[in-house]
Amino acid sequence: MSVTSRHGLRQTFLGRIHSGEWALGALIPSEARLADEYDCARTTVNRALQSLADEGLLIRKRKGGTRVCQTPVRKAKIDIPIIREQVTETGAKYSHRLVSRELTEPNSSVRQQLGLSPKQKAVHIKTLYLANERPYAFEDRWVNPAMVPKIMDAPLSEISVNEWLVKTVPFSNGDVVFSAANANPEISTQLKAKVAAALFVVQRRTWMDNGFITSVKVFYHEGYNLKSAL
Amino acid sequence: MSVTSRHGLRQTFLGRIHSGEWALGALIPSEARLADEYDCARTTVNRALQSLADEGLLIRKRKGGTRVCQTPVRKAKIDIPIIREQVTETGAKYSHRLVSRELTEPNSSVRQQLGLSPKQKAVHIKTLYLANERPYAFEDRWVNPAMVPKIMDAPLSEISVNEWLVKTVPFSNGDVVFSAANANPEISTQLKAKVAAALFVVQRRTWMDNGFITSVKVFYHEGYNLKSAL
DNA sequence: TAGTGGTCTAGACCACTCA
DNA sequence: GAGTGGTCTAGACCACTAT
Repeated sequence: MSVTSRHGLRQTFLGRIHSGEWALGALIPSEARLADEYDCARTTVNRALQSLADEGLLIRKRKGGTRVCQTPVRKAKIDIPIIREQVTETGAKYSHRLVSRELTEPNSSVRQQLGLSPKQKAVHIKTLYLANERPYAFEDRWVNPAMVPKIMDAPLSEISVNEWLVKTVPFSNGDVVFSAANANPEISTQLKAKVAAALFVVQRRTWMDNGFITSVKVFYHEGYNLKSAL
Repeated sequence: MSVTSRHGLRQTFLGRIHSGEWALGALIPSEARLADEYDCARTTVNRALQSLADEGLLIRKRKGGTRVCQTPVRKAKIDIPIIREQVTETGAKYSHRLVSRELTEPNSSVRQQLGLSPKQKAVHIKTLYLANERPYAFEDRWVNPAMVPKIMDAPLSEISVNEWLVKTVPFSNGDVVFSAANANPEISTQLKAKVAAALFVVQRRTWMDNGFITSVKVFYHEGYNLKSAL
């Protein structure tokens, strides 16, 4: 890795921040100046600085210049967990069990999330995921049947809802919310967790241009945690 | 935003994925071909594709080409919460209360996290954060006094530990872990939460080249959640 | 209005990896 | 070996904004 490569410069700049040469909140030299100092193209300096800015270490403004961020470690990249991969990565055997699937009226909070009108029904699917036959996570999912009519006939005992949707729905947008919840009786039974145990919850919603597809809460086993990928 | 700009291309490519023209798992045209098709520089195509790859929508390999990722929404960017900002953003009044500060021997798990040897002492600091005088989060922090000797004299009633450290320690690396925990008696009292309530926990460790600085767990009030920043 | 970052271009060379 | 993405350069123009 050359010193004047993007990554090389990145490291160099990181060093100048760590050493305190570029103090917190201080203005650092302009791209042109740095390109001159390191004898490389401004584009290269730009990309190095941008990558640091993406991570929240620098704040950049046109004309205002580039400053070291007051509060380091502000952004984290999270790999959104895919249960099958998580389980098989640890060497455990993956499996899942379809707990229930029914067409019913969702409560108002789910209705809002899926953008349904009152009295409209949706498909409610519960799935238990296992690692080496031990409960790993419990999934509580609502699917909009208007968007995915075939869902009621999908062979969800053989393939998990998630994987079936990925194969069936060409593509979708999504968002994610992390939270904590006490296990309710059903979930604690399924996960073999203590009653009221604190569980880590990942909620995902996915949609396409013309409507919501699914809203899903995954309750992980006790002690589960999620590490930032850097 | 021009069609042949980086963001314009990004949108166009997203459209081709959404529409199913570029199916999940399928190989898409090479950068050179796309640059030709849209009559722009290959660099521009490259940056558009890279941004999609960064978000986990594409997988790229030299010689292997670029494929649509089988599992969309795989990565999320998280803004690591800064309590003062979180509170003031909602319009509430921010304050904090120093609960305790003592030099003591940490348990083995904390000792490992800070990289201390047995019987070495560390500073244990507990802080309660409030929004409009209502408990918002409880912080349980260990600081390595070898790295930050002045910590015992810091005016932590006036300035929160976190902000004091940011001002005092020039810069540091860090990592983050998210999890869930049941409130223990002390925490539930402080946060005025139900006993054993499920709390969202953010644990952070920060270090410099020559040693660990601090390890901190923040327990948020009941119902708190963390949304992905896209 | 001037200085800074944001971005595009055209060309080049390199690194990886598939066949 | 050949095709693909990864990256650097030198130059250019533009957009924003602090002063």
